[in-house]
Amino acid sequence: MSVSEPRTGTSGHASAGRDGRDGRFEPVSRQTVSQQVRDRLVASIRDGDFAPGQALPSERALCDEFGVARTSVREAMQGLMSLQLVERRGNRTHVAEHLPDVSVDGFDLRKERVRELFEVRRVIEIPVAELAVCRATAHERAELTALAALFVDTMPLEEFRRLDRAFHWALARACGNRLLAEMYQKVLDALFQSSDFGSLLYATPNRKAVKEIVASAGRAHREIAAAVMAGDPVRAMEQVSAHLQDVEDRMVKRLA
Amino acid sequence: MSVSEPRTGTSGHASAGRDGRDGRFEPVSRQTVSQQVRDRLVASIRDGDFAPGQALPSERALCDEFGVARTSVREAMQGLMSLQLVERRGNRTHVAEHLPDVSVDGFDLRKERVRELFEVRRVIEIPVAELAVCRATAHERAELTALAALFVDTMPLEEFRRLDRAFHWALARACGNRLLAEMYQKVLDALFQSSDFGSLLYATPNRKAVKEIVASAGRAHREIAAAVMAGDPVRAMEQVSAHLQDVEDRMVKRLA
DNA sequence: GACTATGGTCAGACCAACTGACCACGTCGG
DNA sequence: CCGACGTGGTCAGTTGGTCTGACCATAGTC
Repeated sequence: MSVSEPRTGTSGHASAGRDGRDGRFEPVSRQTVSQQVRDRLVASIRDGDFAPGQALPSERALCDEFGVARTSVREAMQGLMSLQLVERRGNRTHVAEHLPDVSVDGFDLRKERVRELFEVRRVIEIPVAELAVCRATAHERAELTALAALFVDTMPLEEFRRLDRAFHWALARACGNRLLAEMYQKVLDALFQSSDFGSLLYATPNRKAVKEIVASAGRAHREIAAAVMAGDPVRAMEQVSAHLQDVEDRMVKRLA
Repeated sequence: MSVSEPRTGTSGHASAGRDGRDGRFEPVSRQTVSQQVRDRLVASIRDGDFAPGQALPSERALCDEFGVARTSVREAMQGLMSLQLVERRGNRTHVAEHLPDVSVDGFDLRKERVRELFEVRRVIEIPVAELAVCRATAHERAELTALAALFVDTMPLEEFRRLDRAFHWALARACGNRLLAEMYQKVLDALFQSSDFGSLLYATPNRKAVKEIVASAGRAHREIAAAVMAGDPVRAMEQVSAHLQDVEDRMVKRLA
């Protein structure tokens, strides 16, 4: 297999003996450039930055963006192809139409993880909303409202995902605490990169359920933005809490 | 200069043109092995894992622990010496007695950062305490109590720092949510690695103030452990909140 | 004084990554 | 229809980070 994570750990030498005897230091992590590029591309595709079927930028363009040589981009691309996330079509590389579900985890494990994820979201996002109500600049409030207004019940899934992330990130930025926003983005990354969340949308079989999700989330976002605009922290917290509960319920139901 | 962060970013080639035109992808990060080792050692020293004046493990021992060659450890060590964090004494390498204050930030910036840091701690740590009260296993409760009991008003600063971290980490682990604990540890890392926190203890001029900090924090930890043991979430949250406020006040006062 | 462990230094090898070029093949406009 | 252009595919050569294994000088120990 050319995909089996060639030399990530010790490159065959230090593994001979035992690692550090007592547990003072862990061995340093080693990630090749191509592995980094591959991971970032995987994340981008799972995030929906590139829709299924969409053409990726050319390898040379990606070299510019990542600041790496083409050999590295190509190695990463090989990885994506073996994961069946992308495919060559004629002269271009396209995102696969049907993103394979990479989650091989057990059921309970995944359900448990979703539960944990949303617990963390509640812990962080509700205070974030409260702070945002109190501290957001006029410009940030306007941005949130504008973003919320962009949600349309009939919008394509593609655009919904982009907007969804943009909205939550804008909320995080508006809380006036860079560190907190950073922390929060880490949580969101974990969510958006999870295949479960992606499949909640892309793999949901009937279109009606997807439309329902889009409509419900759009409504919730508008409510949150309104609360921020109105300067009502309690209402904002309630709306966020309800929104999170709604999304979590849908995800758990899908996994059940 | 051998210390000027040689080739971290683009290695001199891609920087010729502009980076990725639109902001789709950031250039990948590049960290050499020696840089990783250096950063980990710096963190360890700032964390107080090695006290000022204490001898470091031998270079060969560090090779084992980090799983790297001695050349890499030596490069890292050169960095530490230029930072004046360590010094050679005879045949051994010792942590410098007087850790230099690397913070070159402005005053307001640092104060603002402390404020943000503790805001995040409050957001995360209070719910963590609540969850820990509700979910901790008997073993975890016992561990917390045992840890808290180890705090003695007259304990050496060195040991206090270790115990302090151990206690808060144990609390995080007891909350029954791996993701949340992970998140929380990130915040703690940011705190313990900040030179301001280190200097709060090591640089505090008179011994009386340090003793007061140790005593106060020890008391707070015992109170928190008692609340967890008693299964009283409200009291636990109050105690944590008070403890955080106390530490933040001391840090801000020092910076003022 | 011999032994041992440590820091200091070096030469050789390996490999990831970059560079720059070339080719074959689609696509698109003239 | 044909040629220019952009794409993916491939390659040889170079650079730089890292590992290996050896050697030396010196400080501490028995």
